[in-house]
Amino acid sequence: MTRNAARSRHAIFAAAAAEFAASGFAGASVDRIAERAGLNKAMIYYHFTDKAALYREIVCDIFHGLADRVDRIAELTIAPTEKIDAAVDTFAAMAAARPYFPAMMAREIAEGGVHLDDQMIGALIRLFRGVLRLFEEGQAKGVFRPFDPVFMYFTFIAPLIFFMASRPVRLLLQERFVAGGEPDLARLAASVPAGLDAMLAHHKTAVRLVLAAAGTAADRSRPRKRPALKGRAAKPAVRSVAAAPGARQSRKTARSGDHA
Amino acid sequence: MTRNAARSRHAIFAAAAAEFAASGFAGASVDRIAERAGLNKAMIYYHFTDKAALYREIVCDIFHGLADRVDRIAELTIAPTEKIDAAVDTFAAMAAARPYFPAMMAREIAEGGVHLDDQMIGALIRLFRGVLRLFEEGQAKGVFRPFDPVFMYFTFIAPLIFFMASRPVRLLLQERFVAGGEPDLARLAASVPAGLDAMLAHHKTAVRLVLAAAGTAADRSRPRKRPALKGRAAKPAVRSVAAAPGARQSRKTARSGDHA
DNA sequence: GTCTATATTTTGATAGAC
DNA sequence: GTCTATCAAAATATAGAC
Repeated sequence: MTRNAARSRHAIFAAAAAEFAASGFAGASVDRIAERAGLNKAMIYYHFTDKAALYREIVCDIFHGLADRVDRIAELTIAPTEKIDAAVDTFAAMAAARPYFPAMMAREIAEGGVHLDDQMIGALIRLFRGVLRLFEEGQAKGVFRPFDPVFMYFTFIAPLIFFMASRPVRLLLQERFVAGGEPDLARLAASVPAGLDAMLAHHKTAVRLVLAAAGTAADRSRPRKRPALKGRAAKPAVRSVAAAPGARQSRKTARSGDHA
Repeated sequence: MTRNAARSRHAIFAAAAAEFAASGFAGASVDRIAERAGLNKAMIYYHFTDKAALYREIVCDIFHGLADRVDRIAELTIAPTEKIDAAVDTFAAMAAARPYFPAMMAREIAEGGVHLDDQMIGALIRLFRGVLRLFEEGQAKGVFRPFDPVFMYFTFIAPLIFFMASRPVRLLLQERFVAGGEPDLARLAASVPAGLDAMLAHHKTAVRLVLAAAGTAADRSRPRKRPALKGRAAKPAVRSVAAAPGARQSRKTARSGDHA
């Protein structure tokens, strides 16, 4: 394959991912994908078998990408709690690298897996097993409570996916109600531009509290800062709420940006 | 409107909800909705303006239904933690009454709110404010930690929605891997038939741990049992994992059924 | 490899009989 | 209120020129 062909293929892949994330599988139009890619519709059928195959390739790429990263984290020689923090960051990094990922994952859940072939199921299982491994290691070492790792899987990933996927809705609400001057909703609006980093901090604290074995005093240990997604220093978006009891944080002081 | 007309309207509403949940707005076919309802396609346009109006009515009904229930909980004279437990149960009750609700909510998030008109936004805000009120009451009384209620909103609802909406996928995986005899995945499979009640117990414990102010010893208090969704006694699906440290529960002992 | 042009099916929505 | 029949637009996918 020539360099130009590879570029075309990639353009289609990127355009399709954006279109699928925005409109779902059925809602995505092959015409619009071609338009987004700046190519002709026939090129899509030259580079990919059909719409479904294109969709499957994108979903598989997401699942395997996440599973790769989680597996790498599992093999690090750091404490179980640190691995959980790293996993939170890796989901955020995935969303930064592939902005379509949260919406597509939320859709795939709702879709009931009607597009899942054997390969996709394999990738999904890889991710699932990888995350479960992180929980079970912590339990084996006695630093995590006894809980059902399957349920904890949902406790862990769902708020992340939901928050990241809901960005467009949050933007919409901000738009409507900041103008309308509804004070109660400035809070929701404020979660948009500065939201992601603050949400990651919140989620790390929350997961820590849920995981920690009694006596571990998880609520007194702050999540450690990790390298930011794109090399930029991970400035703490907010002071850890767990570390500042009684002092309600002002959301307006959060400064670091949400992902694009 | 005659009794028969009302029945037709309701049949269309129910059929559309199932179709939208399964296939999304764009994926839902008006022909298939009519087929599911056992009526002709033209009836849909007689009883409703168009496909979008039908969709909006269903989503609005969900949001207002949830907001109604949450508002009612807020006015009870019980402890903040009890209200949170009640809210968990009310989401489950909503899913039992309207099985399409979790999938549609997951889709609506991913959809970016493209179908949201003013009325739907109003309903969404009502639900949002209602849940936030529960958090803020607990914080005001000093029994909840200082956290950002907006982020906690996601911590609270996302695992519930995700777990309930993922039922078809979990069934699919069960089907494929129980036959294949993969022992690691029996665990995921096991979460299906007996999953919901056990997940609710897990989630109540998790949320309690995240909410509790330091010194409240939330991990020693078990969530109180509440009346089950359909009048049937709420037999505890599993012993509270938080109350039995060290004794890893057997998921196979859970007996109560998942919702239909 | 990339395009234009087109075949075929399905879609949302309506007209009009009863 | 409920149906049959149908329109016009949009959908996926392909054929064939270059």
